[in-house]
Amino acid sequence: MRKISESTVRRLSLYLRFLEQSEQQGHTTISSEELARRGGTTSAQIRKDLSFFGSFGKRGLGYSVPELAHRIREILGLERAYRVILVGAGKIGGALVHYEGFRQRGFHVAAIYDRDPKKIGSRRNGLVVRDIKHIETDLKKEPSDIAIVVTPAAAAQDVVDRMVRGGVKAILNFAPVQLSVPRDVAVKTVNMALELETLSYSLANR
Amino acid sequence: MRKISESTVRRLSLYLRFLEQSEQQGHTTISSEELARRGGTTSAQIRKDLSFFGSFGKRGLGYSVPELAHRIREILGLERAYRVILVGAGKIGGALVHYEGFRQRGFHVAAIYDRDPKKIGSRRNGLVVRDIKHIETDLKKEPSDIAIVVTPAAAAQDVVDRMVRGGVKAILNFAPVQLSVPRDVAVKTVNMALELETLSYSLANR
DNA sequence: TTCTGTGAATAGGTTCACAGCT
DNA sequence: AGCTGTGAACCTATTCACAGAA
Repeated sequence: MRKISESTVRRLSLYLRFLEQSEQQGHTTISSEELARRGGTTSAQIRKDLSFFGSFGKRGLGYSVPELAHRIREILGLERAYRVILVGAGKIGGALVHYEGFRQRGFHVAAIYDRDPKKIGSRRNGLVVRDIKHIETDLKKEPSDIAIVVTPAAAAQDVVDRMVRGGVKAILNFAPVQLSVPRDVAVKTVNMALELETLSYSLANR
Repeated sequence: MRKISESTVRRLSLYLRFLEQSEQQGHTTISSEELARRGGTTSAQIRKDLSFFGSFGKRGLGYSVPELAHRIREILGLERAYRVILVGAGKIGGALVHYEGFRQRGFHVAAIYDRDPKKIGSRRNGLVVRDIKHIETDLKKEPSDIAIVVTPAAAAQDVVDRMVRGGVKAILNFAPVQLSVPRDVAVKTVNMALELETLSYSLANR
């Protein structure tokens, strides 16, 4: 398949959200124009994004809401559920175990790890926190494609190495470090302080 | 000033992190090549990014680490501290009040709000959770440029309207909704489920 | 007639390559 | 000699505009 840009993929996720809303509101059909209005983009952008994957609409009519939602779920790989492991049982890790947004989308946190003996054995949302030294062997028994890293920066790379050895293929990283992984592992880093800095930039330069 | 792209601003934040690391390691000077190596980018990219704001290096020598760090902090508006308010005292809100990454960068969470009577009056990191109905009047007394929204999707727009009336000029939004704000207010939305979806896309399309 | 799908045009961002300072 | 600063070349993404299907 032709290389698709990250921005296109992100927009598809957004379109899917709006389609699901439209579906709940009982709409069966939607035009690229209407979808664009909700998503703060343009109709041409939407049609172009979709065109990379096929032609899902009917000329003169628009798109079938449930069908387009289905096709986008297919494209994004959301027709299946994912077993996700989470490393870091601190404040943010503990919060993410409960995060509804993940589960609604089929991402199920199935295990949580930490290095701190005081946390190991305690519970988070019904899950017992396990020692990170078990990550690799646990993964061999119960594989998981996706992992979320919520450790301090200094611990992240070690944890990631263990995961990679265990066969994890995608990592959502909240630790403020540049992780190094084999080329076939996808990493998405979310740096919350950096997001605030872009805001501070916009305050300082107006 | 000429329009600077978001990607340039984000990279500046990254450069700043690497510069601070270099500084701690005792380096006084650094070349764009070396900085590029750490940041996973190219030296040309770095020189181009910096060139939008001035010329901070010495030909044949490189950049003075502390000086360049200072200039980038200036550009990003990080030479001052920010008073930040946080709305949503749920799991994630509660976690973010403690988040060291914010404070290290000069973002101080100074107040936390919620709508839930069971949470109002309780404490998070020493701060008493206040009723969101006070946001506007509180802001009139103690202004704040930046707010973080960690409410459920349905509550976010109302909260944002209050903030905007209170004079907030930049919003970091964790609620999975498209917020509408006046043009002079900057919004940065972080959608964690969407980040996972880009990973699921990369798993599904390999 | 309406609205999609898509080449062509435009805009924007990145990389190249080299002149010029130290 | 070494490394920056930057115009020019290149590449990628978005927007335009219209032919064609319903």
